[in-house]
Amino acid sequence: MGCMTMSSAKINAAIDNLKQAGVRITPQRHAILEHLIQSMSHPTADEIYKALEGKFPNMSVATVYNNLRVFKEAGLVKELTYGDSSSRFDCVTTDHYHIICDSCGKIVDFHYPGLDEVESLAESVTGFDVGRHRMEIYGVCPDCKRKH
Amino acid sequence: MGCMTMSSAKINAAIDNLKQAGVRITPQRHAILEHLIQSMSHPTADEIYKALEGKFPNMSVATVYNNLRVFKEAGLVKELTYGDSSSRFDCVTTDHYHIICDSCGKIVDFHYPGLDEVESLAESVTGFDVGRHRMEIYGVCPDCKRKH
DNA sequence: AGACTAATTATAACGATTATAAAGTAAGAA
DNA sequence: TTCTTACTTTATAATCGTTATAATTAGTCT
Repeated sequence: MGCMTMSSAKINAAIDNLKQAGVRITPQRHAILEHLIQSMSHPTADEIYKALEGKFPNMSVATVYNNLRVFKEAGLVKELTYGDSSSRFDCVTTDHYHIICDSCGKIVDFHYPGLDEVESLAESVTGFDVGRHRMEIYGVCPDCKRKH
Repeated sequence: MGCMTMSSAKINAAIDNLKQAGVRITPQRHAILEHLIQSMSHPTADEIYKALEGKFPNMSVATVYNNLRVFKEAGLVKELTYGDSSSRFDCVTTDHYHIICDSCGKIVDFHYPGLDEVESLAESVTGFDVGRHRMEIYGVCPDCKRKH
């Protein structure tokens, strides 16, 4: 089973999901979704826009933003907001955290068993109803370490 | 020992810190620092700007941004970047996390014993040299719960 | 006081994102 | 099929937070 096949399956699942939510699958939407699923990175809206301008020379940035919002609302995509200027977008598959390189900006997925106890402690201490949490870890990636 | 006294002590400590780093204490810097320390919230640059325009009618927004950067570089202030449009600024006292109300945006400090094991697991799994991490918890605050 | 450096101000520029309006495209009913 | 309607894309302008620039002001040092 090659990579292509796995991506295709994911894309088809995502498209079925959208269709059931009553969202039309336009060529632009298909391409944005495909790019998000196939690229292992966590691209910005502008990176998606530039990656697809070969295939869609007339596509507007607004289309990218609009459809990322559509995908977010359908629960297919998460928006990642770090300190830097622009948001990154990540296909929702399984829950995971991110570790980010301070030197080159690379983002790597990383799994960690649930921090439920943090949430429950927060609930009891603050009186909030806790819904979710986010965590990022920062450091220097192996590639950047080597370059020193 | 009143609140005023504690705030004053913190401000004096911060000012000593800056002086030792060779930073001049201008009236604007004093006021921005004072506002950051005394306000229990985590204000945006614009909120600070507006809060001080009574005292400093001619102060420029650039002054607020410049000095927040100076304070950050001195290690006195942390910049908090959440999903929303503008950064918030937090006086560094002791390490803590934040819990944020999804409904009204209120930010409450909350302590939790170190998640060192997350950092070390991340190191061994990804090969990064880990330096730090951030975590935020999201939910609905008691005030907003009551209003339903 | 005079000279040098740093800080503030006013303003313009920038970049990411969103809003608007016009034109295009698909889907369903007659 | 054709009409109608709603949705989508496009091009463009607007918005907003933040940063850069240049001129002015204020401190500091001798």
